Amino acid sequence: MEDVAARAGVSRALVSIVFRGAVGASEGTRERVFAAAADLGYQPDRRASRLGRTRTRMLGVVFGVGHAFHGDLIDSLYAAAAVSDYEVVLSGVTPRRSEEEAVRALLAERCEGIVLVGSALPSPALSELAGRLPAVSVLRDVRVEGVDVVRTDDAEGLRQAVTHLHGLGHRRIVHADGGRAPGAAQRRRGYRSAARRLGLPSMPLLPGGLTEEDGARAAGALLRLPPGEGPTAVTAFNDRCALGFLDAVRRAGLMVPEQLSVVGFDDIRAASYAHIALTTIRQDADALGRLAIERVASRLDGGEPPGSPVVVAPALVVRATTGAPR
Amino acid sequence: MEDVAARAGVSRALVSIVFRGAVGASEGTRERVFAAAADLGYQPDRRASRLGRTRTRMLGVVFGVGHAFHGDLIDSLYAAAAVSDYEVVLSGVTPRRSEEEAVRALLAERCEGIVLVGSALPSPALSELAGRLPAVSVLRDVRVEGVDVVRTDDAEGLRQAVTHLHGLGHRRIVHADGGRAPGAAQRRRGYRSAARRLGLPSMPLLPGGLTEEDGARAAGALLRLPPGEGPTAVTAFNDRCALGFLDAVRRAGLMVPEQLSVVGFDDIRAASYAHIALTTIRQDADALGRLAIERVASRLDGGEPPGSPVVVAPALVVRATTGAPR
DNA sequence: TGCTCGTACTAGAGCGCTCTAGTTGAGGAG
DNA sequence: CTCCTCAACTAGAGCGCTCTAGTACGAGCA
Repeated sequence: MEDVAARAGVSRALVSIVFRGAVGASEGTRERVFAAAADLGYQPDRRASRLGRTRTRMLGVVFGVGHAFHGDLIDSLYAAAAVSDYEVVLSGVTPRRSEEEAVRALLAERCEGIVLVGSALPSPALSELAGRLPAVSVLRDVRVEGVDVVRTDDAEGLRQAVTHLHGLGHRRIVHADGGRAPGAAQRRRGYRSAARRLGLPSMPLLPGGLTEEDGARAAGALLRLPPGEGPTAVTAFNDRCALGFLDAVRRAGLMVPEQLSVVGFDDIRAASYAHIALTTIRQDADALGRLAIERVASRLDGGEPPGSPVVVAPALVVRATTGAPR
Repeated sequence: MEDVAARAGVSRALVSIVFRGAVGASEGTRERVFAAAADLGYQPDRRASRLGRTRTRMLGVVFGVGHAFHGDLIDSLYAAAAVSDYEVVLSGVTPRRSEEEAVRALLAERCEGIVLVGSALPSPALSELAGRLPAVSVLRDVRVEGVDVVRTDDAEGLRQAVTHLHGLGHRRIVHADGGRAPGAAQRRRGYRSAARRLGLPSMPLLPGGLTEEDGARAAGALLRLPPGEGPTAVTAFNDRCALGFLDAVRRAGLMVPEQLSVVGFDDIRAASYAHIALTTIRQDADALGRLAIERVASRLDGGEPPGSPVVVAPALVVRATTGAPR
């Protein structure tokens, strides 16, 4: 920086002003500074700049690496943070790196706020975290003082799925459950409330889960049901579960959607592939990311207190895995 | 830090020594410092510590968020970096965030080395990057001066796949190609060399790609072949391609492996799911990550020059999608 | 007793920026 | 012509650490 200043014939402070894009430098000087920097291959050091500043303007994001939907969310978070002039720092959770560790790393970096994607952190840990900085949980609905929540209206999503199936003429609709996964309880609830409201017969849940394998297991349970007792339609906890389910029932000889209709949840990219064409409930990754950043930014910049959960509406996407019952 | 020092009755320098785990502090003092820090909720600021240090010991990792196999690699990179006492800084590539941008962010953080996972950077950019810091490309084989390469022996993987199928009695084996994806050219080459060596008839490539959708498209091409001209076995560019392919041919009524055998590449988690049970060529994510870190660490710590490509052996994993031809 | 040596500890100068509190000088008002 | 204003620029004190070059002191030795 010293060198750049010397070469441009100005003080170090001026170089700082120019690179921050702050007011107080003439157009000519700006150009000279940039030219000098280019000649010298100078690039400001972010670490030092953050140290000198009162605010770091860094937002930590904890996410599961390799999770397709988390990827969609990260894309949106990067974009939204740039708009509010914040910087995103990623900290991944992997089989060998716990969420606690991921959070600790972000704290040591002095992030100002933290976004937890699909967090599995226990309430006490969340509560302690929220006491240190603005925290927002995306996807998972937590009821912890100080923790903001941005999530999809999971219950409403399942209501849409059930209503769609009901509209096609289905009456025996079953839900492949997500167990303890984020959103699973709400989806279960949405399924039940819609079934009740529409006067559908109550059916036991199928044991499902987050992955394709869980979906295949749910299919196995369905196939073991006595003939005549089986459902004509299934709502799966999520798309991956639906995909595994579909694969398994088709291989068992069932025709979809002729003999069985299937609805997923998330609308991951694979759901829209032509050969899959899964009818599903779309989660708006873009809105979720944007709202998460807005929430933490407004607490940081506007001093707003944590608010009530922000709920994003899901949308039914009808493709080729649902149809009228035979 | 000042406060902690005061509370423990020592100087700031001592606190630094204790937290760095450096020599020069008595056991009693260590305890007092830690106790004081705990009372005050003090945690050292990484940014400042890195600034003060000559070395930042930070390694940047550029990866595609949401890519399952990249996730496996990240896990391994985190673990390996910890062993060499390096810190991993993630920078994700998403639809809206280019690889160039991801790299730029890492440079501004003053990373000492950079690991590019499945990079698509053009050679000039790679070359310039390598001029600034030790860089290693994982998965993609680049021939750029100064850029280290750690990759799987893709050609050997396909040779194993073809040999396996040949051993089962297949003669008409076709390859669903990966186009310009990292490793695709080598896999094509491995397929061809094995076919030639085993005296198999030459068959045109199927247009495949990285995703399930590409695999389904390849299946469409195969199904359009005149009866009798079709292959009895297919090697897919990767697992996702194989999965899409499988789904499509099965829905067209083909039995796998009775009428058609399929081999994937990568061994992503889904390949091992019971209902999928894909025979595939496993890439050793753990070894790839470890070797990538070793490479950059040895250049940084040992001053070693960039070396020749490190090639990791793949392994055939036989599951249920391959069998003797009808 | 005086000397060296090693351990435990401290002072203070950086690291590469930011930012406050200036200084300078040109232009406009009175 | 003086005074004020404002834009353009500078000096220098931080930010929270690390690290070098010390100091203090007790133990061991001749």
